[in-house]
Amino acid sequence: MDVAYENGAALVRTGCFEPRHIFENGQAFRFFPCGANAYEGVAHGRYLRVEKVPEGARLYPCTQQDFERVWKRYFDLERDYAALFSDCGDSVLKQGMQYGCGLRLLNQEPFETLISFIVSANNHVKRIRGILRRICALYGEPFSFEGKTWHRFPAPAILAGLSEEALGECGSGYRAPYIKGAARMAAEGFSLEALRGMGYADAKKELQRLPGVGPKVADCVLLFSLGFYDAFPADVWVRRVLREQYGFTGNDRQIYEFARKRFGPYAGIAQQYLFFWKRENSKS
DNA sequence: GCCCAGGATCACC
DNA sequence: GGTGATCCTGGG
Repeated sequence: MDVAYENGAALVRTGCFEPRHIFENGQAFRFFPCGANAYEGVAHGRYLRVEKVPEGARLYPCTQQDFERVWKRYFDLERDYAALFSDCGDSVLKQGMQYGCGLRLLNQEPFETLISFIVSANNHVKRIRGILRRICALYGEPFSFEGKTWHRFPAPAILAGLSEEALGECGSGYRAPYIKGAARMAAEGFSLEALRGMGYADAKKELQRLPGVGPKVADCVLLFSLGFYDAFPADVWVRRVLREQYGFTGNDRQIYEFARKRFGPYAGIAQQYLFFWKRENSKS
């Protein structure tokens, strides 16, 4: 991976970068298409436009300092995805990796990820996007970039201070008290960052102390924001893949064990590619 | 108008 | 320890 800077943008030379695969696979909900092969949105408190170009990816605006401090890690650009499972001998996974080529796992802000996946419970991507958009538009700090107004994700204390009615009006439904409760715990000292130093099992157990956080949501937060690449979020789609492609019929508790044994320490990355493949091939 | 998809929680065994 | 009813709402 090598990077050139021009006209306020970073040009990242990489063969593995497909904006649609990155932003349409249910890991992030606040980036939207803007033209061919491009997405724009707010992450880590800044606006970013991401475009696929012949050399790889173009990030704008992005100085060398922005890249080194924020976006390199956000897009997990130092990892060679093509090499991850190249000698695993699993034809299903290999096919999935090929199909989803260019999908990268984002390193998102832990609190935004936590709230996003509490909202995701028993919910669909389209509605999740709408709920988060309204929450940010109403309660996130606004800033302007090139004449347009954008919103940062609200801080824990802001969401903790809202009424359940106010959160309900954003469309969160019965999840409103979960959002408020989890935000309050985060505001009052529950440290998501501190989970980085724990083992997977302890970190997951700790996360599940938060209201609205069960096994699936905990795995999503660990995988999408805290660098636990062995976390294996077991949603209905991945369960379908495991059943149909691997003949796995175990219960929820056995899924993680199966995934870890089958896919290794990067099981979570395998999960994303299998999920993407299954979703894309189930659209009617 | 009806029914479905989608995880966490709670009551219950 | 596991099972099943319930929660909300956009979209078919």
